Amino acid sequence: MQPIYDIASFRPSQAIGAHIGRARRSIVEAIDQQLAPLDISHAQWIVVMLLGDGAASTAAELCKILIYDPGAMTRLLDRLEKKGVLRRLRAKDDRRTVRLELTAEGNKLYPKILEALVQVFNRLLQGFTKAEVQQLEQLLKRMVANA
Amino acid sequence: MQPIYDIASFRPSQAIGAHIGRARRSIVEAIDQQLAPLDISHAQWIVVMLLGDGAASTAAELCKILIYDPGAMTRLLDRLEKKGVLRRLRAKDDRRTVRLELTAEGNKLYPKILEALVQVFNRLLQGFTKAEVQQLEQLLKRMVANA
DNA sequence: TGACAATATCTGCCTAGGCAATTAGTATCG
DNA sequence: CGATACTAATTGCCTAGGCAGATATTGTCA
Repeated sequence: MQPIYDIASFRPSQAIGAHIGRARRSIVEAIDQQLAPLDISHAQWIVVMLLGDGAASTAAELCKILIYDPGAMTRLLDRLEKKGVLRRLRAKDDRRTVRLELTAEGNKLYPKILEALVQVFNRLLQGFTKAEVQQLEQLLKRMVANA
Repeated sequence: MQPIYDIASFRPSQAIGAHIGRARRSIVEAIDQQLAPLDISHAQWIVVMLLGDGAASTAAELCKILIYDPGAMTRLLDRLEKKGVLRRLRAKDDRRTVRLELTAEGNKLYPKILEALVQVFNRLLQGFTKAEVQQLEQLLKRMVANA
């Protein structure tokens, strides 16, 4: 297989990196806009989502999934706790870890975020067939697998 | 056309947003690693690239392209100027604007960055046909167009 | 021309992430 | 058991971006 790009013809702003960057920016902007009434930041709603989803239940897990600094995570969780969205509970089996739980308010927030995401993605994928979406996912997965 | 996602079946960590996020992270990490010997930050090499490419020649243009805060850009340019990578020149036709130029050192840096990018993207696109890369680009473009 | 809007850059202030060091608790293995 | 390594969370320090306001300059239009 010959290489895709070569130095002579490579145009950074037209290469795949730029496209992915733009797509990501579109997504982030659209979601932030959609979630503006909830007064919750970009980093914050992802955490609420992962907790609501059950994909994570401790700070360490969140950090691993998001590749996020543990110190920054502590402070992010501080802010969410102060907002009343989640609470910290020391785990009994391993007293180092702090188990994270959404509060009643957090549990009300979660479906709103979910709905906003569905709306945003459906809008951004307007005109796509499901096959095309799968194709896009597969291509991206293959890139990540090469990393 | 029916919507792609619905609330009941939507799994955020499997949706297109997560894939794009992961792909982007893979790219950024790979490039940072490749450029580590040059001691230049993520935000900085993009600026050098856009200047070297001729895609931008003022702070305002850079901000527009990168959707970046003007204040932050001023300071980013300060750092690059201090490093000796670029210089500021007041434009004669419009004395508000500061024209940006790569120095000799900046011009040496540019092709190195370019080469690093080519290497990284070729590695991440290993096993892709050119048609697949185009397809990926097209799909991403369509998403952005829907924004 | 003169008032007003718009543009380009810069500065101060606040917020938030990255890194390193610290504390507390758990696991491993001789 | 005891030393050591590892893990989870936290804190302090530094850097860097976002926002608002200030300054200088240019454009617009009555």
